Amino acid sequence: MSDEHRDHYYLASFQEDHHHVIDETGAYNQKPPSIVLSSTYGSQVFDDPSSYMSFTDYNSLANAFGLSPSSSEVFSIGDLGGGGNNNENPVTPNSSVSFSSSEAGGEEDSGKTKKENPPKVSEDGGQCSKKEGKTKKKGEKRQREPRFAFMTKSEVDHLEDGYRWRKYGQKAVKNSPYPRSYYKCTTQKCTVKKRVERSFQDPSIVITTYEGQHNHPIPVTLRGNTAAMFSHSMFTPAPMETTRPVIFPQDILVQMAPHLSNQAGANSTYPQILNDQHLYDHQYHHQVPEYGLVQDIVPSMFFKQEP
DNA sequence: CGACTTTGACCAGCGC
DNA sequence: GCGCTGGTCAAAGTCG
Repeated sequence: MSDEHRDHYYLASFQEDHHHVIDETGAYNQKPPSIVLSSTYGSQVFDDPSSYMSFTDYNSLANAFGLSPSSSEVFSIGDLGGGGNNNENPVTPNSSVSFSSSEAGGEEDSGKTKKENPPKVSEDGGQCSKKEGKTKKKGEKRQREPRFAFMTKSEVDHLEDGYRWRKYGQKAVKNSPYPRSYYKCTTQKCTVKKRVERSFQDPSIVITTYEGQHNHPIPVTLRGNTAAMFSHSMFTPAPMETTRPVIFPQDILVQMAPHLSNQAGANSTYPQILNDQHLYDHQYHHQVPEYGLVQDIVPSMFFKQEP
């Protein structure tokens, strides 16, 4: 936790004041969502991420949302979860979706966060009998993967994102009545993890933190046509005039940290479909009946539909 | 029976 | 050094 709080987060929130993306006729409202950018570094909150983020990072973030870094659509907020902000464009606690990211752990840890402790225990040393292999190798400092946190308004804790996850732990969260769940991607050799917890400030908000990057495509066995839909949305980006783009965590990972995504050929199978596209808002609260299945599976993520 | 969840225990890192 | 906390493991339980 202490590590995490020292991490350097990018945060973007989708404002909720432009919900009606799809009208009764199924046509899209072309108005893109406003995007709120802010970031935290350690306990500090930077209302203007560009003030400390590298140009590249900030551009990546802005570009991920089809914005220029100087766009008037970029606002700043003071805190995750709709905390205080003094901006003229206040972020309500109802912000639909947000995400934040942290840099890769190695870089983070060594430079900015904690003192670099040398390995403590020799790996063959202790009584590792039972718990050996539990935490990688003893004495081997845990390396932190790049992480991205989504804040999603949903009554479902574990949001379907197309991948298969296995829950491997759950812990009570300090100062929160809601537990945090830990998931791993079940695909072999994929080390991506995610944590899911509810905001104690707004219990309707689910905070999903992804760590690492998938090195494989989305499994095809996902509940009926959903897989097809996911793969369609992932692999066949259409012109933005006719199709709403879809955003998934992995897309954002690619977009947000392209400099991090060239490890181990990660994401080589994914086109970077968000370039020069706008993100459009998505529906919450199941307002569009024809999206029932999708919303059932992806309650508050982005999805698209052919017009 | 395999896949998945639950849950208590363990470990590492950090602050005091 | 000690205690707290987050993160992880793995056995047991559950489900389809």
